[in-house]
Amino acid sequence: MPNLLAHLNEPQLAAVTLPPQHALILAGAGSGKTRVLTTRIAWLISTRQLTPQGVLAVTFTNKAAREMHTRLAAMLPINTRGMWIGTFHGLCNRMLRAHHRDAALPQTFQILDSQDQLAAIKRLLRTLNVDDEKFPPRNLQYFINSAKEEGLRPPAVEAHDEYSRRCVELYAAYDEQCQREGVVDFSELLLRSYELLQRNELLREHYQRRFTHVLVDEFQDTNRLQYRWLKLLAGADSSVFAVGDDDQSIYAFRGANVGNMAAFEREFKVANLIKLEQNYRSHGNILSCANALILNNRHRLGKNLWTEAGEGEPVRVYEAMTDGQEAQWLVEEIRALARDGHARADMAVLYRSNAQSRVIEHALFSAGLPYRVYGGLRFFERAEIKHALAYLRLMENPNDDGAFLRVVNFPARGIGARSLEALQDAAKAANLSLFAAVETLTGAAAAKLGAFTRLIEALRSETRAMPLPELVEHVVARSGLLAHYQHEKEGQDRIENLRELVNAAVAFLSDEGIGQNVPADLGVANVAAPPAGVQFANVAPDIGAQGLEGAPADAADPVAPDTAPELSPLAAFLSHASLEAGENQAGEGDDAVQLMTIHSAKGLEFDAVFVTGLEEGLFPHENALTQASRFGDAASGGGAGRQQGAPPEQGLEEERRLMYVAITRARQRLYLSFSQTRMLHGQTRYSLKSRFVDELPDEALKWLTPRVQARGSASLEGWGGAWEGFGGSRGRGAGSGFGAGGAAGARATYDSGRLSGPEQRAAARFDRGIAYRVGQNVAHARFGEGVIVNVEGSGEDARVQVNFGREGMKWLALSVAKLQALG
DNA sequence: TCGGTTCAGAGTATT
DNA sequence: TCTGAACCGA
Repeated sequence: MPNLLAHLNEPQLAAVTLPPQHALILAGAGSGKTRVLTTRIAWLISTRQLTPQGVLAVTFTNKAAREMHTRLAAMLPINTRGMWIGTFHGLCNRMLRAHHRDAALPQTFQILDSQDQLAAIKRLLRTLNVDDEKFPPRNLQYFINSAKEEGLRPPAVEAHDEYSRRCVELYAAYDEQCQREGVVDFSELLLRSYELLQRNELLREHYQRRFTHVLVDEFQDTNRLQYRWLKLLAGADSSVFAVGDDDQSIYAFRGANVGNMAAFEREFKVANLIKLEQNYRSHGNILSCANALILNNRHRLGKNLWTEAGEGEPVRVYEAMTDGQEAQWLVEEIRALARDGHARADMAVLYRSNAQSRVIEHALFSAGLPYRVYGGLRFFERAEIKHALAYLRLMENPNDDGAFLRVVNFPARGIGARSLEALQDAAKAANLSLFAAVETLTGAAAAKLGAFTRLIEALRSETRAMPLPELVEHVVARSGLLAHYQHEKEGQDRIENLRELVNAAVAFLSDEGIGQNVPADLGVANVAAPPAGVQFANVAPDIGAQGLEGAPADAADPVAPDTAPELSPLAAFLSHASLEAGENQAGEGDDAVQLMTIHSAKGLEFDAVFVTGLEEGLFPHENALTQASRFGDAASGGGAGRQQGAPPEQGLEEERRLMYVAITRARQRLYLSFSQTRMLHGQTRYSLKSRFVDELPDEALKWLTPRVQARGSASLEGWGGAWEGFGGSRGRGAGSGFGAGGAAGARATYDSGRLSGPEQRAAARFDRGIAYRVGQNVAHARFGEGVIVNVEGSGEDARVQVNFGREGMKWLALSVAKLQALG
């Protein structure tokens, strides 16, 4: 244990060792948030306050979930497989597979990614003969997802005009279609799981008893439904440990609700608010820029980053005349850094929008500098992969009309639009899936369609005994996909990807369970047994190491999972493919400059960071300034919109937080650049420098180009001015007041309390039956409940250090203090 | 069924 | 300016 806690700073230690109470950890950028979260879990387990089964730890991305698994496995001698650590979607998937009957789903339900969902909506509109000009599929998709994320089923969506009433009808029709086909979209995973828990009291209580500790990463990014889901899962005896940073909330546009932080504090009566403000990433000048900038936001919980590292280098600012020149300057600077020994992979070029990467890529490419662009198509989103997956899905679930339509005529089998139309009519009339309706047809079309369904059935029987990778390989070949691409001129890459799919299957098998795709809930039995002698004090007796989920299924028991123990490897692989889109580009191994949007940079860090395009209208983006209208076009009518009536400054504040995120990515060197002109939408646009540049402290900046006076005057005046003589630098590169004192922050205090008078001595005898040990929960008359984090001395001199949460850390002499042992 | 033309739209994005 | 989607003709 001591080594677990070693090297934690005071607030970190306080957070990690909090007694089992709700807590909100305000974790600034680079403050060791993930470390605190994982160490907290490790500490609770190793002090026997918690078993691996009692943990529910939830993140947003697979990457973060993997990171948590890895770190935890490094700290504890346990197998983290089977633990409930994963993404919201991954965990909901797991719950729905385990209780699929209760959730009214087939065990092998397929998951629609956004692409699939959009295709399903388009298909729906076609079936219903709905004018897709009037009801653009994208808007409908947004409408449906927004409603689901508000927890609203069609009947609950308010519609006060004809248009929104129609949207609601289409929403209902879409849900029916999904149900018929046995498919579930991303928001449905959440909502279905939420409703399952809400409806089934026994199940809910089971999970509530089981998850004594609920830990949430990136809490500021949770949407309303996710928050409600957490509230349902946290029972009376659960402690919720939420870690987040309101200053890094940059996803309101996709439904994130920062308000959840304040709501959590209020609704859970959070007594422990701990701020992690010591930054281990960036030098002082960088942090002073971040701090000064974010101070301009009014709606904050409040936080100030500090570092023990020195001021470091000044933040460099560059003004270009054109976007092309800005890119050229980047190239020079990157070359210079590389000459100084910096790895290119440790440099990142950030921009507000993807379109900006063009110019930069062009310049890097011409200069022969290797680079890697984030974003774009990910592995499992590629067309050829989706085709292969469609075959596999159809084998698992013939009702999946989306998959059917995707590959029924790919590769071409002479099945044209007319045949399909006939098939769709027949299916609709008989209320059958397309696959099943094939049998009802007659004629020439029927023969070809029949050949297709027989192919699928043949694939199913041929591969029955095959291991997954072989199965995938077989299907890729037998379906004709491979041959199709072999005949295509530019099919080589696609063939390569299809081979890679086989490798993905191999990899999936080898680390199955590391992600959130453990079949059903049955990995629990694989969890290494806890150290001998561990009692499951905080865990309901029916959930020991074997776990309820490890027990044989019993349909009569409403809490028991109702699936057979194993989801087929194929079905598990398919959910993996939907839930984890995979890498977006090859070449990761190269020493390449990293190009990405600021959004994708969140959570990453680099030695040198270039934040480019700091221009009004671009960053802050004009759409964010004129906001409001953007939200709730389709959805507003239904009351399902996001951010309704958001005041205009909210858009600006989110942009500013984005800038804050950008700045705090840099470890040593930060460059800010902007251009007087920029090619945008085919037109040259004259830009003013971003207000964000003006919000930074002069003394932390070093101008690489002559600085133009007041805000806004940057643009045209400098234009044409021959200021080749660079190097006019203003910044003396120094701020003061960093590093040293500022450990403002954690509320916890660390006095060594000798609080009791001699008269209490008599009462101080501790129940000898229970030894004082680290992790022991105790109660104190004055300080309330706490947990022992340290024991020192013995006999009369024995002292214990107790973390009382809000009341802080105290050293208490056992001979004096009245302490009562708790469960 | 494919390939070329035309036209609209152009912010950020995970699952 | 560039891209992606839809559409039409061979």
